[in-house]
Amino acid sequence: MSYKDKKVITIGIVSELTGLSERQIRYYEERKLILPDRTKGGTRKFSFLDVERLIDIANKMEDGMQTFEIRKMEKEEKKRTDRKTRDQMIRGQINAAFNIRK
Amino acid sequence: MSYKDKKVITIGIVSELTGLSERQIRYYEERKLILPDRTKGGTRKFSFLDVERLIDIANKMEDGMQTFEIRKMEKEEKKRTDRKTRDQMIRGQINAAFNIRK
DNA sequence: CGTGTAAGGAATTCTGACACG
DNA sequence: CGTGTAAGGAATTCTGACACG
Repeated sequence: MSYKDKKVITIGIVSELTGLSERQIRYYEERKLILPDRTKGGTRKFSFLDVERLIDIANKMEDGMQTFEIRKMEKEEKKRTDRKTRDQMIRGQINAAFNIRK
Repeated sequence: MSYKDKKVITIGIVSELTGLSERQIRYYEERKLILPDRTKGGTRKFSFLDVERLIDIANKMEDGMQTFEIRKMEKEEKKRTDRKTRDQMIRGQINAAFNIRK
């Protein structure tokens, strides 16, 4: 949707933006912590959101967390976010039905 | 500042995003219509703003405009924008001085 | 488990030039 | 003027493996 989610950044740039080595970035992909796109030739393409995630991952790794724990944590965060979004949509429906302004 | 201005996209991706050939993009740079950054190795890096500019340029070229005309037009637009920004800042100062809410 | 590294190859990008118009 | 293309080389990225721990 927005620029933040467009997968357009190659790994070298991502490495610079995050301070992580290319090796680390590829490993985190292997562990399913990030899911870059690929060009036809096979070159990885990342989004700014991926870059943010990687910085977050880097912090968690520094705190001694392991990749599988980080993966779990991210999934739970997503659940929470989805739940919130759903609630807000329902509230929106209700407000619309009663023609209420917030 | 924002993601829109970060120079992180290589020419192949820009080509896909804009529909322009790499040749065209390099030529527009030569004519100073865009100013990508470079990696240490010399590879060009573009921003999303550059991509937007290129799409705009492509439209103007289709309309038969020449590169030097486009360059001029962009400069004038920038002037107009800067003038507007300046006016708004001055208004901001005045409002602050008189403690006025808009 | 997480990361560095050397290895060999493939994809990507670069420049300068010639061509056409 | 604007753009395509073939040419040769350089920078970038890729994978699978070995190493250490």
